[in-house]
Amino acid sequence: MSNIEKLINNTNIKLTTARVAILELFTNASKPLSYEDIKSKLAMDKATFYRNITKFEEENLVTSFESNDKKRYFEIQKNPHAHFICSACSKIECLKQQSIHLEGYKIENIIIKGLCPDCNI
Amino acid sequence: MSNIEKLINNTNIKLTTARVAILELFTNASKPLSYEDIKSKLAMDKATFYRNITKFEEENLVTSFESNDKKRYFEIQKNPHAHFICSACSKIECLKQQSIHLEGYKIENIIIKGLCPDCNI
DNA sequence: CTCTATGCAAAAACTTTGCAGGGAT
DNA sequence: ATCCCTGCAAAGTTTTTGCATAGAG
Repeated sequence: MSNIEKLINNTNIKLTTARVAILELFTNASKPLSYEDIKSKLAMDKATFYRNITKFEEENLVTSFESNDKKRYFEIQKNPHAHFICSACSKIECLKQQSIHLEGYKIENIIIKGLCPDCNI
Repeated sequence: MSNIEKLINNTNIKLTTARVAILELFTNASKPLSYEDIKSKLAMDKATFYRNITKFEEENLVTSFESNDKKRYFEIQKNPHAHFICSACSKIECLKQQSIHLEGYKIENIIIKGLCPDCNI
């Protein structure tokens, strides 16, 4: 059984080919992916994609955030790190985890908006 | 001339009653507001609101971010600070500016997602 | 066999655009 | 007088839901 299959079997949701396919894409991606990124690579209905994403988030396998291009971006919940979104070019970069501690809170994701070096001129 | 009127006159956009009304609401608000928050208080068409928001962001009077309730939230660009969005209850809190420095970047906004103390049980 | 997942189509929610009329300088 | 702004209606985009069929355990 592959690592991804184990990941799913450790949850309360069923192991299906659609779910394995989504998690494989996320595992191999170097950055967060939107549904638009996914649909070119996976012949899967959007309803299936979004319903599975909801399940993944409930099971804490995946995190997401909204970018300023109005899309949600998803990624595997491992090696938590911060994200930079450029408000000029909408590029998304992964940053090393910024050490933020908030007493009593559980931090799942950090999104920093601003101008990337290319646009900050 | 009020402070808000001066603010607008320092930009390249015209001083209109709609624009003053929006900025007054943001000035008096203790937290970021969505269009839904605005429309109950302002008899203004959504097209006007969104077109003005676009201008405000171009003029750096206003910043925005997307929450996990699928709405954009807006606020006056002053006293920059971070925001916490609870992924369980969607509550938005303003936090004191977290000291993040990224060489070469311009940081405009920081959004931290996770569980607030009420939901982190 | 039973319960959950999937695909299709339609709906929902938020935001943007076209166009004609109104307001600011 | 000119150019920008506004409201209304319609369209656009992303995400969600209903329902019948297919698939997993």
